[in-house]
Amino acid sequence: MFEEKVFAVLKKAGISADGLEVPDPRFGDFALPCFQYAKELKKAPQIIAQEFAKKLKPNLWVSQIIPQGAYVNFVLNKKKTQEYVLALVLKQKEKYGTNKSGKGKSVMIEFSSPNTNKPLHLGHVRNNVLGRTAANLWRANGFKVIKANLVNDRGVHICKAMLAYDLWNKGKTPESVHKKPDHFVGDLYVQFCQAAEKKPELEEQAQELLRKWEASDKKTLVLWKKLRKWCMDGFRTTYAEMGISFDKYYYESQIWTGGKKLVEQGLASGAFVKTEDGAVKAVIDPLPEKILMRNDGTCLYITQDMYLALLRFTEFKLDQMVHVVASEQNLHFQQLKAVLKKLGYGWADKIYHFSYGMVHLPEGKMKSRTGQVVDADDIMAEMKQLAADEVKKRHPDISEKDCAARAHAIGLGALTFFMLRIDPVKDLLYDPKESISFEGETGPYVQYAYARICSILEKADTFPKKVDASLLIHQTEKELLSHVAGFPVVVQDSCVRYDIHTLCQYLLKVATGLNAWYAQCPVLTAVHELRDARLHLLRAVGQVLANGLGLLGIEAPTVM
RNA sequence: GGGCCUGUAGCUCAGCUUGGAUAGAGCGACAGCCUUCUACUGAGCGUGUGCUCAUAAGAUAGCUGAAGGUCGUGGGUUCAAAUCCCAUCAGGCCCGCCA
Repeated sequence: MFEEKVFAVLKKAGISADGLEVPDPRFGDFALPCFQYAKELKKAPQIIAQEFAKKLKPNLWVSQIIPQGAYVNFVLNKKKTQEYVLALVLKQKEKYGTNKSGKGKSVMIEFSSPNTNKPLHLGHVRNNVLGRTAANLWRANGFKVIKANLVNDRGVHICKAMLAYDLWNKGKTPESVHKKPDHFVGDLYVQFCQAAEKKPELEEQAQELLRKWEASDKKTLVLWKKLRKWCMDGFRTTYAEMGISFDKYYYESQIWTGGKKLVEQGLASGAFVKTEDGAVKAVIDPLPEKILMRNDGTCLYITQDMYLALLRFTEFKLDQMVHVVASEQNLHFQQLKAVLKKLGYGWADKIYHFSYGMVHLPEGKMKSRTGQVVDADDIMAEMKQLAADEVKKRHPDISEKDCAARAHAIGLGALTFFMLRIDPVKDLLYDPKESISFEGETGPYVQYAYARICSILEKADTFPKKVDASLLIHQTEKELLSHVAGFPVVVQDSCVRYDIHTLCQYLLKVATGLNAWYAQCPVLTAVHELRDARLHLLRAVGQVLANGLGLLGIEAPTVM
């Protein structure tokens, strides 16, 4: 926010610099390392720093310029900057932190992408929260965002659940067995897999059913639609619980044959070649070559993705297409981009695979097939229960309704924050107990900081219009203010670099800063002007926490 | 066999893109603090279930302090390497006419 002020000072003295560092606050607000000039000027960086410091003139914004070793440190005018930041936050409110850099551009974020043969699991939770936050961040940076969900509703795995229904569960419905509908279908799938281990011929039957589906066999389609609806109904409930929504749904059943023309086109132009046995492949050195169409002329997963990409880029004129998909598909997306480029589509470069690692539990790995997955609905219920226990411990007389609302905010907040706070590229160890803790680097810790602020503001009763920000001279409140000032940069960086976890780290820093300040600087009992200034600071910090949590898709309860 | 990713304190993680001032957090364990907002107890007021004051001991959703490190290992580049390059070890993922 204030970097330009320092640049202005440098420019006036005729010193060119590419960038400044943000040093330890003890040294100053910005630092210019002088190593870079040593070669050119043929002097030791320490001496250069001394000379620079003499040449540079402080101004209204930059109050001190101090050489220190090989660095020139700049100290900003606290009164000026603090006043500016406070006023800005209180004026922009929920818009504070956003910018318009993406104005007129649009981006599609595809995430979640469930299969209609089983409920969402823990991995989907990570996917969902990453996708949602990515969408929020792009929007905060001024982009038009389209949240898309690609539903995988066709394929042999779907037929397996259908077969299990037909063979052993005819006539049953989710209602009749009191199950959430997607769980009902998931159980069918597990039942099939277990049976197929003993009777391998079942696999062949599933293939046969898939052929019937592909031939649009009436009875098969009726069954398929029934199971598909159950799954989608179940997903809707889960999404509602998580607070996830989409602007656009794509169904594989509707697009899976669409890529055929693209393959033929590429074959004609020489981009693709035929294999000996009549299939079509793309040679995309240095990546492994990729088969695009079977020798019977049917399409594959990648063919469908090619078609879908074309569909999207023509319909929406996208400036960026983000796929939130697990890291196991890294190669697939590399190949997809390479193949599209081979077809001459320049926009292939705008496809970004937002890859993320697996989620483990302390107890060990989760593996599907046997049904040993951690279910999304179950984990959310567990988190809410843990949160409810904590709430009741502290407010024994709370009403069930209030308790449920708080438990939802805290439990889901804990889950979400824990998943977002780690670099997406890394595998993640999810520990429910640790995540719900009010201490440490957790969602509840941040939420709690916000609740404390609300409590104080509530008690303050009045809110002053004008304040003297220069009264905020305590070390902790100066640091807090500089955190507040840093929010817009964090919003920008975590978006362009897909570093959602840096936003989490930032919010933790703000919450910690708030608590440290809170312990040392009383607000309500401070004398008039100081109290007023601190109330403003409090509201500004609260705004930043609320905005930040909002980006993460986490509720900011006013009481906990 | 080949490709991609990860390896930083007992545990969970930042920092690596763009090399720079003593390698940062959190949990845990250790030692303290309690101030106004969190919690306990008491007194007074109120009776719009809250407010004010005080609090020995103890607690903690808060705070402070100290402890804890061959940055997987070995080499190289550089004035300077957790960061860049090479090799190597360990773990994960991928390499299908599956999705």
